[in-house]
Amino acid sequence: MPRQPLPFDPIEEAATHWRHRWGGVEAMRAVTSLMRVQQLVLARLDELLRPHGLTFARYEALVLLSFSRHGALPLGKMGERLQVHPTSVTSIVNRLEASGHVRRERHPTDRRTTMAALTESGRQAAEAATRDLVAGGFGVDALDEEGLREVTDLLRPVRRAAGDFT
Amino acid sequence: MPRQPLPFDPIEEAATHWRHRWGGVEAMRAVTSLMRVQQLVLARLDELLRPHGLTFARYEALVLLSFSRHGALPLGKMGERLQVHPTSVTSIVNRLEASGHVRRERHPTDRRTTMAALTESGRQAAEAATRDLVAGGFGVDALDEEGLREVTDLLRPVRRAAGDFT
DNA sequence: CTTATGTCAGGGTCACTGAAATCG
DNA sequence: CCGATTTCAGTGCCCCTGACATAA
Repeated sequence: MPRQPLPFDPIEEAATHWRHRWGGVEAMRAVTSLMRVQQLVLARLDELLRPHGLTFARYEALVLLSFSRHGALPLGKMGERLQVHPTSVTSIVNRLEASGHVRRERHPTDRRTTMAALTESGRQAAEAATRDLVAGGFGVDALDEEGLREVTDLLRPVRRAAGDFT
Repeated sequence: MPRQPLPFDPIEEAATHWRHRWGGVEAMRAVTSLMRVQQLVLARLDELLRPHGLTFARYEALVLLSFSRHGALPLGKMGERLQVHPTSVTSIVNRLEASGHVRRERHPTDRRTTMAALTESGRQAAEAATRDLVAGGFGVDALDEEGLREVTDLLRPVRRAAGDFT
């Protein structure tokens, strides 16, 4: 299943063809790299999370809740912070609830809104999963601390330009 | 749907919580950034490709074929170069064939293997789609040429470590 | 009344597993 | 017989649209 390494970098190979015909080579190289690395990292994260019965999306939800003041948030707030579609929040909370990691509770004042509340099981799952992710270097142990910081800093303008934050 | 920008960077916000409890903050920031930017860029690419009836995966397949010597490749070779699962290649070629952008042909000597051959329609679609992608800056026009190069170079070790190439 | 919140139904893409058929 | 190549059936995940009920 782990495919045999190619004797050349396929993105550089594509770039030489590309240059002859089209513009924007640097953007094409960067975007193709981004897509491929995201795929590799996500596969590794899912592998590390599988023993915990979590996907990365569900793990992110657990961590968000564990960071919140009372371990509970309205579903809408979660979608806003996790940048996922409202219907995806419903689905994610459904699965977490089925695993017993989260409980749906009523909002104290606004009866429209549902709160997702972390259970003890959910808190433990977040802790255990995080230990494994950190131990596994988040799938990016090919980079050192300096490289990781550069990646974060380089990509920040893209998030800002897309309107994620001001 | 374009959500209101947050008054703070949500990843930095998460990092401060994270630091108090767990290690590997830099990896967590980098990976979260990577995931979010990939999501943003892919959404933009799909938007640019939608008028052409293409997804990014199908577009990549068309470009690969247009770079090949005879505009045709065995499906297995395509999966190897595009780094996608064999069954996904079948699916992608199915859709491209339904759109008339690709034709299935027999391999001249090995009767097990199927070739995907670019049609004239497919060649035109690749050209037109590429024009739009380049004009749209591939969704990363927030970065200059130097920044794009740095992204590509920074991420290369991750691809190599995962065994993409030697 | 208008707006906000969450849910459900349904469709689309893609990844993967497991099995099968074909052929070298 | 073994291995390579492709395909199919089925599952899971996540995204999105549209519609709806409920309540501010």
